[in-house]
Amino acid sequence: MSKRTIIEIAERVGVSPATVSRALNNVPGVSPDKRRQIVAVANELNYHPNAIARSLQGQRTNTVAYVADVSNRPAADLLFKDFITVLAERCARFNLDLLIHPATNGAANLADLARLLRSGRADGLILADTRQHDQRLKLLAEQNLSFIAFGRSAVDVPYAYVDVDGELGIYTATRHLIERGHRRIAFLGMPLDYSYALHRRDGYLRAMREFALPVDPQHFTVALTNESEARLTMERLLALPEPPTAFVAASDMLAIYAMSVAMNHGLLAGRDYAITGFDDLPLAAHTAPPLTTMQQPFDQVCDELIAMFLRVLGNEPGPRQVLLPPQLIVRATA
Amino acid sequence: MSKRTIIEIAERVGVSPATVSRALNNVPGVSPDKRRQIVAVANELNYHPNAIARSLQGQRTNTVAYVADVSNRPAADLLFKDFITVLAERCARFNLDLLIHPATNGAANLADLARLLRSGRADGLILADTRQHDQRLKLLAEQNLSFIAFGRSAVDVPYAYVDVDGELGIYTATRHLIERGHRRIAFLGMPLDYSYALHRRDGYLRAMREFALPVDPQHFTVALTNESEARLTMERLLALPEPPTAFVAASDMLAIYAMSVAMNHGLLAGRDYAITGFDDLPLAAHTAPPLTTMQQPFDQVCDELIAMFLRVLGNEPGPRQVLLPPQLIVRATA
DNA sequence: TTCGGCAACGCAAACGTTTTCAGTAGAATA
DNA sequence: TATTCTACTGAAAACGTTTGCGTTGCCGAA
Repeated sequence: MSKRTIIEIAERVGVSPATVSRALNNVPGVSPDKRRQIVAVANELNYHPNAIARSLQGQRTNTVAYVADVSNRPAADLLFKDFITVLAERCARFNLDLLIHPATNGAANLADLARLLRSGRADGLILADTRQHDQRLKLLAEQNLSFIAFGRSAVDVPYAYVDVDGELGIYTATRHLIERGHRRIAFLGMPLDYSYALHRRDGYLRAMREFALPVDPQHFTVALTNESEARLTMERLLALPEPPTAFVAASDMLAIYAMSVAMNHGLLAGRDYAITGFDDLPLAAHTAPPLTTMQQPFDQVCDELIAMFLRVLGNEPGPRQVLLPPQLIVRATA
Repeated sequence: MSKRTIIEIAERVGVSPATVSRALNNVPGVSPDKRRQIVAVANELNYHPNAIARSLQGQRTNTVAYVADVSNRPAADLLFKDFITVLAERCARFNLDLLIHPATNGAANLADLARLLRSGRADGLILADTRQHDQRLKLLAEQNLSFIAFGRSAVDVPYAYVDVDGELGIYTATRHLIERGHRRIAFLGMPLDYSYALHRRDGYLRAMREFALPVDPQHFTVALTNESEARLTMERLLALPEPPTAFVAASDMLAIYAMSVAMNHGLLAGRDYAITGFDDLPLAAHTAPPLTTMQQPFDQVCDELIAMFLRVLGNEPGPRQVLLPPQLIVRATA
């Protein structure tokens, strides 16, 4: 159980640690046969370079910290698993380690983030679940720390981001309903402090305006945080003298809540009314009936996140804002 | 943009780096007023200790790597998000960083794990998604590396684990159905190379045996990997001359597939047949009708995982095998 | 006055790498 | 033969901490 350091290899082969380092890192300037010897001994000893020591010397940790909001938020992200594993897999491809850092938007946490970076444990951050007035973005930008955001924000500092175009997505969904002949279309929205909630709302408004459809205030809800509120709102909508014939839900979860309430009223989606979701949860294809929704392009998102992260870190040229379009998946509910 | 090292503080205050270190770490042997001065300067400089340097010197990284299987597996773990965020939050409580490491069960990956630990980037591993014959467990145990498993396995080496008692869970669910008067009860199982799949199957068998109910081979399926196969199997079960009156699904997702197929046949869960799930996905409460299921005690699991991880790392006494009972959540389907 | 003890502090090694610089040997050139 | 060049190699510094050990100065006791 010895330490398996570069020094041990050096002693065994009879060269200096410097030469071993060069040999193992494919740095030119070491004779072929010495290199072969060194590699052989390294394999024999099952040697792996100490990443910590390497980081300390090289000022690079090859680690990215993903900061996810663990506070209560709209139950939109069951897809987190898919997302985080895809992201981890992409990181591995670039020899990056992925650190998961829980975060709330609280003040204590702001210091936490700075500490995380200052401590040198990660080269930079990927900040998810951005809000409209996200203090974290501001703080990080002001302190000139390396980070990118997954999602946009309204703060007045420049920062790099990747985002899914929720405005376009909900616009597309709404338009899909309009083209199917619906006129009384309700919007089931989310609290607007989350940026994506705001954009999704805007997509609904744009589609309605474009087709000169009035936005009935009674059909327009934007604060469904949890299940009970969603159910209450849906009950209210269905009790209207002229209830909507279609619903644009800002997330699959909201759509599922709504369908559940409608089912209690004997209403079946796709037959008695239309509804669309957003996210394309793994479950969306298996609701009864299967849900028409906007699919988030998570593979692309992860690719872009990593690519942009590396650009920002290396101060390389290239886009600093990337917006990816979601895709309409037509199933049975609309 | 200077480096904010302990040395800079030392120079500013006019002491040696050693004293600064002691002062900041609350090590005795530094006079109260010097300590005060040092802390003041540290705050003023917004100093945070370099975790890398600290790790290198202390041989402790305070990092735990969570190894999750990213290969295709039964779509059981939408709950991953909840799980991983809870785990991250628990880690933070103990000042541990959480590293997510993607893994398949392939041979290339075995070396990968060893490298991860040898590289000193993490103090130890938490291995999830264990299989019956998990080569990773064997390799890690043989090489005497620090790790614990989330889930059990059949390998013949000792290792520490935390697991949810799936046998007890499915036993409880099956018994629940039996007590409601069902006799022809089908089991919708999963591929048996995953350990938890095996245990869940055993729970079904125990309950049936205990009540002297014959296990009809036609009612007993244990290889539903994906949606299409699940649907096919369900079609077959429903087409039997004497179809089951109740179904024990080994996961919520399987139950949802089954309910979807039954719905196509005009059959409503809770009215025309009974069904139970396992996991208690966030969605289980919102299926139509809401799903009776076994709830995984994830908060406890995370607590136990972290506690055990620290025990193993510190070679401290305490249990090395922890089995947590899931809880029956009775809703509308059974 | 001398000595022991204790608190406060600094020196320097150590953790395992990478990298700069200088040096050596041998070959090639003049 | 003397000189320059090239290819290879080693010594040592550096990355930012922590910590064992030695030193200093002070106080109280003998």
